[in-house]
Amino acid sequence: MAEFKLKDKKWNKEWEIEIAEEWKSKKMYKFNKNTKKKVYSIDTPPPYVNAPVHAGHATVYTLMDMFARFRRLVGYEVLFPLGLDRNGLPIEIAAERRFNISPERYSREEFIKACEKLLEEYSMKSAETFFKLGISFNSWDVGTDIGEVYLTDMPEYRALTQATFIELWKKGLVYEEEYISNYCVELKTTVADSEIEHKEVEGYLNYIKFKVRESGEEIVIATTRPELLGACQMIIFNPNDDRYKHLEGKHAILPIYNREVPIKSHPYAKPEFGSGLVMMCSFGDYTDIRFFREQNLHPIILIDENGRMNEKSGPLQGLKVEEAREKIVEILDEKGLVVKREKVKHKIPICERTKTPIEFIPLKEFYLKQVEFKEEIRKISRNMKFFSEESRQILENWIDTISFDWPISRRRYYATEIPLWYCKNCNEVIVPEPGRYYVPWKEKPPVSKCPNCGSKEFKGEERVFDTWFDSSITPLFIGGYGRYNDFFKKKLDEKITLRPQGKEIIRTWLYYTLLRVYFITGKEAFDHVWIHYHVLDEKGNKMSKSLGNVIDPREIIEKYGAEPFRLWCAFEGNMHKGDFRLSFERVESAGKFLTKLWNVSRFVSAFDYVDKVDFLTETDKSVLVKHNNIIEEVYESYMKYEVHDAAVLLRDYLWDVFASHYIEMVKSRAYNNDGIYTKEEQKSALFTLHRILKDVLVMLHPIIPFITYKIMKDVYGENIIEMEFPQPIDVTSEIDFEDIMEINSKIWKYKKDRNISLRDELNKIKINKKFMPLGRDLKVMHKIKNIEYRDGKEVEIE
RNA sequence: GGGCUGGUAGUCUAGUCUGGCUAUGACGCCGCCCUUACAAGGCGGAGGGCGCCGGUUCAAAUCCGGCCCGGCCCACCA
Repeated sequence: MAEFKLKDKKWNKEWEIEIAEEWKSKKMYKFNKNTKKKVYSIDTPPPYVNAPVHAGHATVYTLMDMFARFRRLVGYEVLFPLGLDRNGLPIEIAAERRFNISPERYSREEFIKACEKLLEEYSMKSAETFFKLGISFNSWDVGTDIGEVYLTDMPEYRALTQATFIELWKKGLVYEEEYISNYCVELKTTVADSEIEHKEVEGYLNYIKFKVRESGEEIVIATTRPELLGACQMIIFNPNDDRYKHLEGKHAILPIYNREVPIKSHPYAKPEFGSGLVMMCSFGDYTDIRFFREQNLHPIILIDENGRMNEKSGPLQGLKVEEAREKIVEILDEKGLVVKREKVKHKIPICERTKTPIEFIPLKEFYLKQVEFKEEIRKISRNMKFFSEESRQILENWIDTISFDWPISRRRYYATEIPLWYCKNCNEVIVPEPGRYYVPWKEKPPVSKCPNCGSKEFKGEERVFDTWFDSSITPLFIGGYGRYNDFFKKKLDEKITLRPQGKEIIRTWLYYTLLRVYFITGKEAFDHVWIHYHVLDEKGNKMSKSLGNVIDPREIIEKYGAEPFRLWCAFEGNMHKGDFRLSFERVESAGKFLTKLWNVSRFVSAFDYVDKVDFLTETDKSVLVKHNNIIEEVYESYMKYEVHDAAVLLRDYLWDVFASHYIEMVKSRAYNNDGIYTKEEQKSALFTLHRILKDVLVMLHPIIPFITYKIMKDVYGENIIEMEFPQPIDVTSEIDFEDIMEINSKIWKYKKDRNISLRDELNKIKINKKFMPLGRDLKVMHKIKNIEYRDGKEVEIE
């Protein structure tokens, strides 16, 4: 017996950073695009740069890292790039605050410079946490080669956004049209349906008196949006509402505005709500928009692009919408026209980002066709495998509800520009060739004179793209579409293997990506979609700053290291099936496994390494059969992204089978100090000890890469990153290792019950005769004087 | 209002599709033990009858019907 090859008594979390540095400096995970291996690729979600990585990110990236590391072990070349999202509103808002500037008061150029300055400051800060967690990204350097860190605002990325836009434009999939848009007053821009949330708010249902022109009678109308009174174009009641049938075809006079509008019956009016009479205005909500279209009514727009009432609103002009709502009630009340006000709760659409109520105003925007492709998207999405299958429903539900094309233009600044110019003379649209990054608002067009009229005066497009228009091409960018077309086509088959993402962005990131990529490649963007749930605090509440229950992953790494956190990620559950609850306590207890693994390895490391044997004892055969089963089950679990199942299997196997039973059973044989075993028998034990440890280390490596790397290196001098996932060993046994464990447990319990030390001798036990080949191991292990072998199943102890 | 989910000890969880041993495991709790890798360990114990009601069955967390509660998504109650 030699010395422990693991000198230290326990695992030290300080080693993690050294190891991470080593991996980084040796470029251990660099992607080789000329590889002969099959490629496994992951479309990692680019986190936004301006916030530190939160617990959710840390967890999700750690799980993705486990997927990546597993695939490397089973022979894939793994494409696992880090991307950073830097486009869009968050950076604009941060810049406005930091430098106290606004795009209205400063030039566009200066405003963008301010954004860039701030971005420089943020740089790669968020990557620091990923690095410490041991995430095996292909590269830590920003670049455009396959696998390098990409930024969504780098010229090459923006050029690809524009190039794909130009392709869509040429295919006739983009058009510009003035429609009623969802409009966020605060952002002063259109937002897509997918960016809208609904919020329940308290408001008033105002009952207002109108006069009927023909009869002079008073009618009462209930509304939550009285400020839109001036935009009313019709009053409706339910066809079955006997109270109002006599009004059909008559006209009502709008108070204040003194305009006549028709009264008609329409099934949309619910007799039981309010007074049963509804005023239809342009536009209080989606229903109104549909109704106006259906009835072919002419809309009157009262709200301007700043969210204020315009000149058509008469006495309300200049007021904000909410102010106008109060004001008009005051005016009506003075005239004695307000019957009553009821408090009501109702849901209103709000902007996902700013939480301000959405207004509906007509704007000219670019649209990408999607309504007519719903069925195709549904069809190709069925070629993808979802983990778990239940999340597919969220996508299908969303596709069901799409009723309008996607508005892709925005009136913002730090984003990808729409690459178009217009002839000032004849309005001809100038479309550049794809490939370069174009900035039309400050660059000259690619032509010197208009191909239509010959004019030399042009105007560059000032609008930019919706951020999702950028984000929805990540698989094309990381796959090298446009830059390495051969690789993208031949090696990737135009598809990325895995899209991992949160379920809350299924209707945006996933859906838009499928749509965009379908228009380019004609097929599904991914083979697998892994939809994850969320990380909550230990009581199951969402982490939020206001609740003060946010756990910063950096704190956890600082306190426990990356490995306990990674173990927690795996042990906590399968994230595609439910939420995770995070607490320091949970991480700490998950981390205990490291100590166990370290000690087991330390023990085994003391024995001479035997990597081949001609003879195996029955005990060893039995445990190796069990071992083969574990290899198979762990492999299957990893293949299904069920890292949790793999982790639990391995933990229980190492701890409760290998350490508690097998090691205890062969200790004496491995030492063989008294020479009661033959050399062959001893070698059989040494082989089995090393073989199981080595295989378990490899199987655990995706979950806990640092400690397994260190142990493999120190004990066996091998680089675990380059090893292969274990193969089953050619062995059979008549004895189920579970039965052996049962005998051991019975004997331990027997001694415990009688308060006998484990070292004390037992006179006699009776066991089934099939266990005869284990006799000596059992005798030595439990200090049994006599074993009687017989037919019965039970274990008897005397 | 619709859809999808889930409801098992103090907490989390397996089992439910394919009914059947005394309902799995973990954390925590309690008690005992330093057994030559490991007290960041080992051994043992207490604690639930599976959201509620009814049905099918020799037998139900498991199948059927209804209801209640939570989460997520969707939806035109002004």
